[in-house]
Amino acid sequence: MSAVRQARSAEAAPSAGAAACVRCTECPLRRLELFAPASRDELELLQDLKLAEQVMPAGADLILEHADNTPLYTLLSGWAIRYKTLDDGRRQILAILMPGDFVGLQQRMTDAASHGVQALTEVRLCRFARDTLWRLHRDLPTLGYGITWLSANDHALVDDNLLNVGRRTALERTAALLLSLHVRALAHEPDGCAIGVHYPLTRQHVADALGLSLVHVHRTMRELRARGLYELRAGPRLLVPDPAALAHVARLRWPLQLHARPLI
Amino acid sequence: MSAVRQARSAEAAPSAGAAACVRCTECPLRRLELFAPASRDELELLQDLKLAEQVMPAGADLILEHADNTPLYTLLSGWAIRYKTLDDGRRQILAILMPGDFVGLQQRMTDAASHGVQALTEVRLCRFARDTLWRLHRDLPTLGYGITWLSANDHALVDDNLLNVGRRTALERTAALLLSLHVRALAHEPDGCAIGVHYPLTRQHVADALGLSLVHVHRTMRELRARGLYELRAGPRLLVPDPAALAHVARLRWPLQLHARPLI
DNA sequence: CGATGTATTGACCAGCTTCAAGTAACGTGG
DNA sequence: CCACGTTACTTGAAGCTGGTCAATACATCG
Repeated sequence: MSAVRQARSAEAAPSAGAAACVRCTECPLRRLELFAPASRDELELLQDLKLAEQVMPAGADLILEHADNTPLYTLLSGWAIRYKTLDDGRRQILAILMPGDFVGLQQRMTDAASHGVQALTEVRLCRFARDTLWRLHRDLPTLGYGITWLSANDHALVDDNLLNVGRRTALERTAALLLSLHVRALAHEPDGCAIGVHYPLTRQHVADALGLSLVHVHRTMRELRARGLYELRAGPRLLVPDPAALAHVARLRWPLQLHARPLI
Repeated sequence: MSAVRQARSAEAAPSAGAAACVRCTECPLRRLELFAPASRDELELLQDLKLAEQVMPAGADLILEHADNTPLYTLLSGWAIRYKTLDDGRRQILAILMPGDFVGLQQRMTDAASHGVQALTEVRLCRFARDTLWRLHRDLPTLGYGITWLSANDHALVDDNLLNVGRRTALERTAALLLSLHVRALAHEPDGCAIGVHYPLTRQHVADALGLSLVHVHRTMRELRARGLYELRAGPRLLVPDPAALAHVARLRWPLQLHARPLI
């Protein structure tokens, strides 16, 4: 009953509100193959550390660049971007975050956030206490190890991105980005192969992720579309009819493999 | 005595040999301010996990791209690069590794190494057992936390690099790289401000780190040198007379701050 | 002394950016 | 229901940053 009332209030004020708080054992994300099963101990500790669930609208700043005392979240639903900006406004998107991604890890280690995080869509977040990182390590080493795993995984994604931006042509970069989004989103949307996956990016986002200008992104995406390598459907949804072909253009090994990952 | 004999044999065959094995408590790196003090427990566990010390010559591959079962090292002395290549040979340097950096973290988490690591100079390495990462987390949470710290720190460096390559001009990028090398190396070479710091990179390395062509790196570095922003002395050593000026060209906040870090 | 790897420079060119302008889609308020 | 502002998308033209090609100089090393 109480849960129902909370859900109502979240509906009424979705802009910053606390939402219905799902128990970790019931977390719908855990049903996905993408996430490794968690032990009872782990679930109990996480439940204990979880402060609240929170909903924020598209465009909201989850973490402001250079802020300190930033919060610690797990993204439960929706997409977000991690980015850095130069003082004259040039922006580089470092990573595109999807459900299950841990937000705020990098900042905890230094005084001020070295990057900002912004919601691309409405997001649902699992909020954690400040000292969570340390308590995780201290109380349950498997979860501490999980944090390291997530950090390393994120690291590898940024590495890929750096190779993209530094050494691939505009066409290759764009193909690589679309393919990577397709593959990652597929883990959350089983029928994405047929009807396409959720695609909340603007051309400007793509440009900022790839280190290109908006205008050139348009030309490049037109070329890829003309070759039949992707389609944008209503929603908008991204459809990749032949991932292997896109991988070939991107000069990417195929298949890309995702590993079962901890959910924290 | 035995230590002396071991040292001799390392001198005789520096190409792959096991070197004199210094006790962790005596590790000269720990004397530097850069590294946070370690407890007796931590030192004992590390000593226990340390398999051997190893010396490899400049140019040696510490980790081969796409290899599996890669080793786990801490870099004790010398510099190395972490890189990825495209199948047609284009190479992107992801990070430049200096003493105290942990090598092989990212790979442990997946089957195959997602990147290669190559020695820039002769390197001395502290080699660890395969299961070290897990044992660290399990047996001493402070060290597990330290691993997470190192991973996050490395992550932040790659983020910086991505911003560089994606959004800065050639001149800004080059200035940012030189400044970052200067600052990081200074932590190991106290008199580097006066006589310059160790600089084992070729123009090709700089090009591969910045996503530029060799020729253009030359033009850019000539420009920076002409402006008196850096000098290359015999050694070769990199001298940065006015770091703040270099930071200004790079559009980088100054001063850059390094945080006391765990040494594992 | 040739062989190799690195540094250096010029000439030319192309991939990408910038500038400019117009269109389409959507929400808001009158 | 329409006028309007806003945001995203689209396209063309011109120009610059940075890449490619080619040649020379220089150093180190067996």
